[in-house]
Parts: sequence; C-alpha cells; structure tokens
Amino acid sequence: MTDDRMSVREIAKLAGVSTATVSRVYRGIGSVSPATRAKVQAAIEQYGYRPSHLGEALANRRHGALAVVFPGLSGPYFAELINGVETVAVPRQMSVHVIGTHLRREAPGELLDIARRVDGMAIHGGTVPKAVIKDLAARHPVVMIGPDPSPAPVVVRTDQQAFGQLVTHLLADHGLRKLIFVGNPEGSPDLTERWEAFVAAHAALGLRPGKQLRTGLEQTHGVQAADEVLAGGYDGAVCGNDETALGLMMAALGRGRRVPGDLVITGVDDVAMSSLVSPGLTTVARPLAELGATATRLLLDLIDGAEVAPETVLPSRLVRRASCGCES
Amino acid sequence: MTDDRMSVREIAKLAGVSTATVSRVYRGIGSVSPATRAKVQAAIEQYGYRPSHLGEALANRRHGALAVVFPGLSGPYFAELINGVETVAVPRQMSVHVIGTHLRREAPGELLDIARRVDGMAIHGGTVPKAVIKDLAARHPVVMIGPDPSPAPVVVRTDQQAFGQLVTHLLADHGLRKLIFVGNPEGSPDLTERWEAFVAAHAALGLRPGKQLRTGLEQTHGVQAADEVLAGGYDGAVCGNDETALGLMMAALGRGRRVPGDLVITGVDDVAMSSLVSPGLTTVARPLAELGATATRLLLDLIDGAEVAPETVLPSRLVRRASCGCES
DNA sequence: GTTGGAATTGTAACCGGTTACACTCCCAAC
DNA sequence: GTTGGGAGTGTAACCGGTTACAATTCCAAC
Repeated sequence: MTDDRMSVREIAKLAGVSTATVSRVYRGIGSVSPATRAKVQAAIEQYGYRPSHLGEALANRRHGALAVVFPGLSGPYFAELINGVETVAVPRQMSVHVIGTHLRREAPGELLDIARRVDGMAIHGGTVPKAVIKDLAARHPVVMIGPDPSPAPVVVRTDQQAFGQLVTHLLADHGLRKLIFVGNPEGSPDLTERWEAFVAAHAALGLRPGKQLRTGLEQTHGVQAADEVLAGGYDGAVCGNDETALGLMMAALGRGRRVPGDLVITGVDDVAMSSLVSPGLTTVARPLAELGATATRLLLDLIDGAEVAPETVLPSRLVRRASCGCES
Repeated sequence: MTDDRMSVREIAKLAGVSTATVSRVYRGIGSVSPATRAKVQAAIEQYGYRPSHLGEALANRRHGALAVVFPGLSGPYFAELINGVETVAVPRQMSVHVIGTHLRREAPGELLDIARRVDGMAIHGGTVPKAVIKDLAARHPVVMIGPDPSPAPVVVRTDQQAFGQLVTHLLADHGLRKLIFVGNPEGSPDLTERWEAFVAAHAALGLRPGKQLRTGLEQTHGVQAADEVLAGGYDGAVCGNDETALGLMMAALGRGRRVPGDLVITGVDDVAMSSLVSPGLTTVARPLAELGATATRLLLDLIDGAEVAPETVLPSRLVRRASCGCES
C-alpha cells in the first residue's frame, strides 16, 4: 500500500524496450524514434509511472532538496521569508525542508542528520551554535540569513542604517527623550545590531541611551511587555520587530492608552499588519521575501559549485506612519 | 564540495572489513566481535562517516519523510499544528516537508511530485482539489487534518459542538440580536461547518441568522474587515478564528471603540494571544498541537500498514473571557 | 575424535533510477 | 561497391546503502 509503483524495469519490459530507453523517453533527452517513444509513453501513462525520487536522486548525486532553518515558525516574518525561498526553489524543482529549531530537542545532532538529506542549507542567524555551523559548513553548502556571530562563509542581510535613522528621527524630530528598547539582544544577532544602533543614535545626540526591556520577538511577547512599558513613564517604545510592536500597541489600546499620544511605538520589518492598523506603525521596511529569495539563489549557486560573494546586503528604509507622531 | 563524504565501501576497505560489517556496526544490529567493532568504529570516527540518506532510503524502501500540506504558513494556527506534527515525527526520525499551497503556482502537479519524496502526507482540509486528493490517496498514505469535502480515507478533526454553544451563549445569555459572522465559508470546510452552526444556533432560538462577511483567516483580514463591521451597527462579531478576531479587535480599539461595550468579539482556536490581550478573547479552545500530533501518529500507522480508524474527533470547548461580556 | 550449533564475517543481489559505451542499421557520398 | 557517420537502441556499470545466505571458525558436548 505504501508504494506499489512500477519501476523502470517493469515499464521497460511492458513496453518491450530497455530501461535506458524508458529513461530517455521520460526525461526527453537522447534520441528515440517516434514509434518507440509512443510505445513507451503509452506504457507510462497506462500505469501512471513516475520515477522514484530516490533512484533519481541517487543516480544524480543530488537530493533535489534544501533545508531552511529558523528559530520558530510563527508569525509573518518567517512566512514572508519562506515565501521568498519558495519562489526561487520551486521553479528549480527543489523541495524545501522548513526546520524550526525551537521544536527540536537537540538541534545539533538533528541538523547533522537533516544535512544528510539535502543539498544545502539556509540558516537564519542566531539559531544554531557556532560549532555546529562550522561542522555543517565544512561539509555542505551553507548560507546564513541575517547576521550571525559565526564566521559564516556566505551571508545575506539587510542594510542596518535605517534603524539608526528611525531612532534619530524619534529623538531629533519628535523630541522624545525617554525611549525604551523592547527586545532581547542576547542570542539574537539582529537585535544586537539594533540595540547597538539604538545606543549609537543616542550617543550621537549627546544623550544617554534608554533602557532595554528583554523580551521575545513574537506578538505575545509584546503584549506581555505592556505592563512594564506603560508603568515606566516612557514616551516611546522602540520595538525589536513589528510583531512585538503590534502586540504592545494592542495591549496599550486595550488599556485605554493613546498611540502616539500617550506612547510612541515603532517596529522593524514592515509586515502586512503594520500598514493596516490604526495608527499605522512607523517601522523599518525590510525586503523579507527578497531576503529569502536571494539567500536561496546564492545557495543554489553554491550547490552548483559557483563562486559566491561572501556578503550580500539588501536595502532597508525608514517608513514613517502615525504611530510615531508623523501624519498626525 | 557538495558532498565529499565517504561511502560504506571506502570505510570498509579502510577498516579491512566488508561493507556488511560496516553497516552492522553503524546500525548496531547483528553480531560483531568486539575487536572488529572497535576497528570499524575507529574508521567511522576518523573520517566522520555518516551513511548517505539516499542509499539508506533506497535500500529500506522508505523515504523517512512526511509532507504536511497547508494553505499558508503564517500565523499561530499553523505554527501550533506543525509543532504537534514535529513532536511525533522527530522522535521517529521522520523529517517533515512543510508545504504551503498558496505559494505554489500549480498545486496539483507539484503535490504529485512531492508525493514521490515522502512516505505519506497530512493534508489540511480545504487546500487541495478533490480530484488531486483522490489521486494522491490512491497511491499514498494520506491523512486529512480537519474536515474536507473529499471522501478522504482518514480524517482527524475537532468536535464541532462548542462553536454552536458559543453562538447560543451570545444570543441567549448576553441577549445579543445582531451578530455578524466574519469569515468565508467558501473554500474552507472549517468555516462552512461554523457558518452552519451559526445559522443553526439562531434557528434553534427562532431567530433569523445574522449576516456573513466574507474575508480571509489572517489577522490582516480582521483588520480590513473592521470598517464594514463597525459601520454596520452590529452588537457582536463572531469571527471564524482568533486571528481575524484579534485583528478586528485591534482595529476597533484603534478607532476608539470599546470591546465588549460597543462590540462583542469572539474567535475560534484559543491561540496564545487570546488569553493575553485585554479584553481577553472569548473563543473555542481547540487542541491544535494535539490535532497535528494525532494526524501524524495515524499517518505513521498508515505507513506501517496498520488499520486506522477513518475518523478521529478531538474535543473542543468554549472559553468565556471578557470580550463577550463575561468577566465584566 | 567427532559432531553440532552458535558466533562472526564475507559475497553478492537488490533497491530504482541514469548514462557511458558499444552495437546495429540505414543511407548518402565517393 | 565501399566507406563513413549519424540515428536508434541495448548492455551493464554505477550511485550508496542493506541484508539473505553461505562460508568459516571455534568450542562444548558426547
């Protein structure tokens, strides 16, 4: 029941030809006479023959599959990224294994195991210990998505400037003086960069950097951060991503606060929700789908043995909406 | 560079034994003398040998992989479901292909292709045309997650009663009379069931069913539905799932409306956000992770050739929180 | 000193494809 | 009437594992 498919040899026998000819007909390469082709095609259709992927892959020394490794899978951020990956992988007949490391008991061992089943891996920064990346990269094509502390061979990331601009915008243009940074730099290279930019933007204006509230990157974490943020008398919350910003905004509104009146809120990513909510969320737009797509393209190049630039940087830009006080 | 791993034959030569012995040592089955075992293990470790997954799979006539097919991947609903799938699949050494059909140009053909790479598929109801399910189920083990119009061989779903209770609760206990159903039954068997329960609950009280607002199942769709819902003078919005409910709630709050004061809002699923927001979201709790886990268990049984119950129903239950007016 | 059985190991077939190479035809060119 | 070359096809090796079965060795029991 599992798999009563026919093999090439059976189809070959049925069509009265050799396996080589069946393969030639199925793949459409090599020369086959019209008469033979018709015979074989008839047999193929009659029995619904499709070659076993395993046989194919073994013969080609190609799995025809990629793995994408993320910390978790929830939320629009990862959905967009995966979307980008698929737009490139699918037309190239590559199937994609989506791995969420937070679901795995022992990521290290399992990643090695998954590596045996794919031709290459795209790994989100901050998901996998340095030593494992090193092991993996030594044996397989690996592309990192976003910054990572490991000395990774190939990295795709977005330009970091816009986030600094955002903080400066709040401080200089809106005159905010008590900002809180919502997000945990520890374990997240992305957030580490942002925290550093946050501090630098303050320093550039001769200001002391605001406080840091360590919390996760999901919408729920933003909601949970609300009590502390609202009780602290801050005039602005600079969130590590849109999801926490939206969670925080929701919680603030639910408690009767006004945004941006009582509290300015900003995010990063510009996910779909951010332009739809009211007030619209001021954020840093990052080309997430393109990030995934680019990483995948580079990975495929790597698999094909091509030379690949060690670092690719995609642009990001500040998007001002109502939540920071712009557009009133 | 792609894969300079050693093969069994090389390791065998290096260790001075036959490939059979290497295999026996690696897999720990069959009897091998301590001395030989040590020799082989040394060679394995020295060269970091790991058997090719393809060779293994071909010999075992087992891909060691499952596919899970969803309409899309965004949001906590799917994340939870996948979570459940992985908790079962990972300990059984099965890798999981997560497929989002909305990303694929031509779902049908590609699913057939993906089917060649896995031992079985779990398919979310409403994602794949009837004819394709039939094709797929004829050749491969298939389990449906949630209701589907196709005559599927094996289905796992949640009990539907609680949703009817929810609607009755709003009508009878809170005395609401103008409810709007937010969600599009067309193409979604889940929502079709809910819409029917919505209508039935009205009918049971001798009431005319409320209106239906056709919209998608993501948070953004809830936000976008807000204008129409708020302008319609409804006293309650019964949303197809928590994500739209939360989006709607956020938009309502952002426009200065009170929940439940101006508008009662309810969802379905009881995702993490629902208990955290204020007001807490009244909803129907469904064991999503368990749903994924159960589907996977059944799928594995099917793959093993075991008998499997054609339908498994998991319990769901009404959760009353502040958004419907309970808990003040 | 045989004999029988358990333990250890190797040989070779097999899983299901692809493809290099050899072989057979057939026909045009000299 | 040869000769040369291209088209069509088959044979068999190979990809990298697993495993049924056979072969060998060793030792205890009679």
